Amino acid sequence: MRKTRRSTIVDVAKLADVSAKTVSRVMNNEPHVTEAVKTRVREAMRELRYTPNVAAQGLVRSRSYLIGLVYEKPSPSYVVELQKGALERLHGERFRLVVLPVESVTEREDEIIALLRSAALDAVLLAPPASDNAALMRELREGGLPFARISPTRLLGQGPSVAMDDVAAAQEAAEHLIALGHRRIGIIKGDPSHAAADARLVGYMQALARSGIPLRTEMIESGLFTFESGLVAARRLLALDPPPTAILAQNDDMAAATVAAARECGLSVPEDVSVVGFDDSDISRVVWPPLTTIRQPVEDMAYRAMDMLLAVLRGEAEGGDVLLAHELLIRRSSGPPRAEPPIP
Amino acid sequence: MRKTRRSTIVDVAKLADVSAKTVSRVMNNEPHVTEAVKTRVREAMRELRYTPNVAAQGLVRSRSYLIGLVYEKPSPSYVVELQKGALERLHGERFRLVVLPVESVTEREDEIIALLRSAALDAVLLAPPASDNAALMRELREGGLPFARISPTRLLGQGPSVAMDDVAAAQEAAEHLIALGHRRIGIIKGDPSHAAADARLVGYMQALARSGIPLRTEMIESGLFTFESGLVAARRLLALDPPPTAILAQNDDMAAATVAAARECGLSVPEDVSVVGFDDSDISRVVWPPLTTIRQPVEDMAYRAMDMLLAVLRGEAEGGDVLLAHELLIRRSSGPPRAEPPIP
DNA sequence: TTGTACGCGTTATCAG
DNA sequence: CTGATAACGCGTACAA
Repeated sequence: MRKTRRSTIVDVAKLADVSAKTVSRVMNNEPHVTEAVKTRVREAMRELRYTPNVAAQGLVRSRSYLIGLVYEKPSPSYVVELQKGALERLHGERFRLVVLPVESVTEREDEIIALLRSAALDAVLLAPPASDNAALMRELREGGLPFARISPTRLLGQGPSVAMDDVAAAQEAAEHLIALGHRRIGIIKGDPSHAAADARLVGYMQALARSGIPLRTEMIESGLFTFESGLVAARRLLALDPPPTAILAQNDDMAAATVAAARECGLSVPEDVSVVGFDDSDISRVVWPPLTTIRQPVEDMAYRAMDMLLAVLRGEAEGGDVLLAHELLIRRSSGPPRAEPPIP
Repeated sequence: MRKTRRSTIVDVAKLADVSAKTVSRVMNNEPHVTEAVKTRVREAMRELRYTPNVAAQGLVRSRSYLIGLVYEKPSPSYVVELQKGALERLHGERFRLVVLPVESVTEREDEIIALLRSAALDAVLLAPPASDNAALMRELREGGLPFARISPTRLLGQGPSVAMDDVAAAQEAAEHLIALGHRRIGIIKGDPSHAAADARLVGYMQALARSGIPLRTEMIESGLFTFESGLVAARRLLALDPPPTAILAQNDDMAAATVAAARECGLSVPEDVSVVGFDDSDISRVVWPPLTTIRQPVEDMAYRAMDMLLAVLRGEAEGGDVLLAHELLIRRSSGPPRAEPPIP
């Protein structure tokens, strides 16, 4: 079975009895073409089922029409939302999305640079923690590869980025618990290589400080944004004496794990221990009770970031740092603490 | 800030004092090059930080080194595993993965064809339900675009594919419930546009038939593989009088929804109602109780399918239809039914 | 308004 | 073993 050779711009030109250049003009909607010629060319294109050869176009325009999405093994729901937003913006555009999950950005920056170079991308979207990597950014800039960042926490003012205020959001979450009457509030940090983990810790600490609640280091546990890591951390917190009456997990996966850990200990949520998550990912609605959480508009963020990236590719002015609003969603995993046993 | 022009094969040739063709030979590991020349060229490449221009290579070789992954808004965990498997196999290869989620394969096949044509792909991986679309397959074959299919249920023997035995798996799941003593077993079907939904229903019916349990149509509800749709379907089943003592959901998202619905009704799982899922996705371990489910090796399937696709691209023989093993994972969401009230 | 000549960076052909 | 030359398909510069 031979593949029949794909028809080229020359074939179309012959059939329409014009020059190749004219066909090119019609394709790219350039001016100075008679309407009659246009329609003739269009018909020829249709008849030959002509599709421009992207490689050839790319060669002359030095464009690949490929945009890379760099991320690092985060939770499935995060990746999916990220891709959804990016693809949504790309709909109808000529650009295609190449997914580039990397093992560890910090470990081998040069390897990633090589990957990006060889991938012949027109631009890249950087998700955390790549979005905070100075070396990577420098290399990209040197290589002349435009990029936009999602949820950066540092090095702002260096090109387009979209983020939310992690500090304020975490503070809000903690204040919600404090307002309910909690005083012993544990926190489970996320992957330390993600700067958001620090930002969210800061928000937690600010909330405590504002209410004059002393910070206790044993109330701070570290996880990796995964369910498993959350399970381990939550068990540790619940084994304290006295245990916290509320736990703030830095993402929903770990919050779900906290609920599971509580159940293991025979504690019920929110009666014995309140749980608050972060992200409003699918999992927050799937577990029981549904999680009080901070909605992080990941899809919108990806959409906006891609939008800014396309603007850069069109040669428009570089966008700045956009901040998107978050929202505290109060569901059923948080409530007032049990009344303290009266002090005799 | 001017971007410095990327160095080309000619620059390398000049520096190494050889012809461009020789550089090309070294790059592609062609024979007939002196070791001395080789090393000289390699050094020049390193010095100039040379990376071949993929567009130019693609133009002459008529290859884009792009592989598309076509899928249709399935559950996040499924997509992620799919991508993971495909990317895992692509690691170290020159090919890149372009994600192509489509709205509805059946609705506008021609649009999808156009999409694939314009995307300039070397090959495509078809996930359900695209993997069962005859028109799409015909077009791809006519266009000379190689493809491999994941979980096809029809049109086998038409090129590489990887699947599992959905009928047998569903039968096994149902038999597990029957063995526990259940007789009133409800089922929640998946999206009707996915052929797996029918296959799994057939397995369920076969299990009932084997045990002489009459099939009741009111025990069959339809969902769309989403949590929300599962919630609606489960509520319906649980509102029956008498309600089923066990429910088989055709994926884990809907099984999780069934657990939630049971809790709404004040029923506990598995004491009042057993729940069995399908896929062994993350969600099956995150909900409480963890779900008894069928492990579907999605990641392996994608890996294998990609492997077969690469073989085709290398010009090797087309692979056939591979069947991967499934496995019933018994966890805590299934157990024996409550003893029937004694018939006086 | 339309066409011609040339170049983009790489590889295949064929000669040396 | 190595190199000159001609493609690959399209867009740019310049003519006509």
